[in-house]
Amino acid sequence: MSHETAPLDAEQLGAYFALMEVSSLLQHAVDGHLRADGDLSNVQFQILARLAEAPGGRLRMTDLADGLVYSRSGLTYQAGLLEKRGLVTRSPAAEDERSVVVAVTDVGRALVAQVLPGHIEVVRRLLLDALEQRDLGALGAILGRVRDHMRAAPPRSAKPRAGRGRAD
Amino acid sequence: MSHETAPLDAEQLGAYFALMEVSSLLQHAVDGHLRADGDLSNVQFQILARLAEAPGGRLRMTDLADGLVYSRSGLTYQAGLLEKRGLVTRSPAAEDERSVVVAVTDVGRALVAQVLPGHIEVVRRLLLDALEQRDLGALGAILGRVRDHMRAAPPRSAKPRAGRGRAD
DNA sequence: TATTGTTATACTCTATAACTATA
DNA sequence: TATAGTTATAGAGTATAACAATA
Repeated sequence: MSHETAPLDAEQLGAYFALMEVSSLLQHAVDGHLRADGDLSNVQFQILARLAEAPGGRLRMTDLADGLVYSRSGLTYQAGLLEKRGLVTRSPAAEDERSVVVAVTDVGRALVAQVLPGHIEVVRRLLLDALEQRDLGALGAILGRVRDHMRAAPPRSAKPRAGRGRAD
Repeated sequence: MSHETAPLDAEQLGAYFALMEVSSLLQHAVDGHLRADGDLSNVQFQILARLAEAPGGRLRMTDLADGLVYSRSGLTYQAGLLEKRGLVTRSPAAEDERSVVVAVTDVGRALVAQVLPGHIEVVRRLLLDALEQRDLGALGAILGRVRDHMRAAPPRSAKPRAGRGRAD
């Protein structure tokens, strides 16, 4: 059909491969340190970090799930683990009895604070130290545009929830 | 202690977060298409793609594992899955009886060819379409430098294999 | 009826350690 | 002894579908 999908040229391939390799290595390193410093998976850290940043340290499950890519059941699972460790609490929302509000505890905040320096150090050592000031600005600007583009263009199967159009 | 790890400034955070979000979204989209188009995980696709590019379509397990980040057992597992599907073969190496040579089959090559257009389309739609020509070059150049930096700086626990220096 | 969240389940992936065989 | 690879095992994480409760 009209889609030729011509092969990518060298420059395109280079940017794509470099992006994936860099992010993969960085992710891997960060994962290792989160696990070592705080026995946290990346997702768990992200949940805690988002809560710590949120006003009042609290968010509804749905808002949390929207921020991450996560499935709802996956989030329930992770929230359960965090709750067991006393890092978050879950309670029904006042305004809407269906909703559950997740809140970071002081212990959770402390763990984030404990883990953050190592996290930052890894990012600095692996990523930031390789960037001159000019590169840093350029990288952020370019990737920011890409991110906006991606967010605007749902990847063709964005919300399986309420799937009212299955061409089956 | 002596590690100050001052917080990252806005520009640094921006670049870091943008990098991780962009790569995560891209990875997710690519994964979905590989699964849908060829029932392949990302790792499996990478294995096949590397083999398809290698001279003779063959590589030793070790060389394959070095390219990916993978543990050896993980690679054995994935290679086993690919072998079951007839996408690769495994046979002892002629020169070194300890080694195993993995080779793509014609079926494997066909599958790569079948999957590649969709893969490219995703990358194009999500990443490349957001980049002007100038940005593309800049992104590739910057990330290339970062990659070189990362490769040069082993992440502090690079090769658990033959660990002859454990400061334990 | 639509939305929010949980549960049950099943599966994929990954890593570790023990093991075999060859150099 | 060191290297190449496999196996057994065990655990973490994820998604799907069925479910209960509220709006």
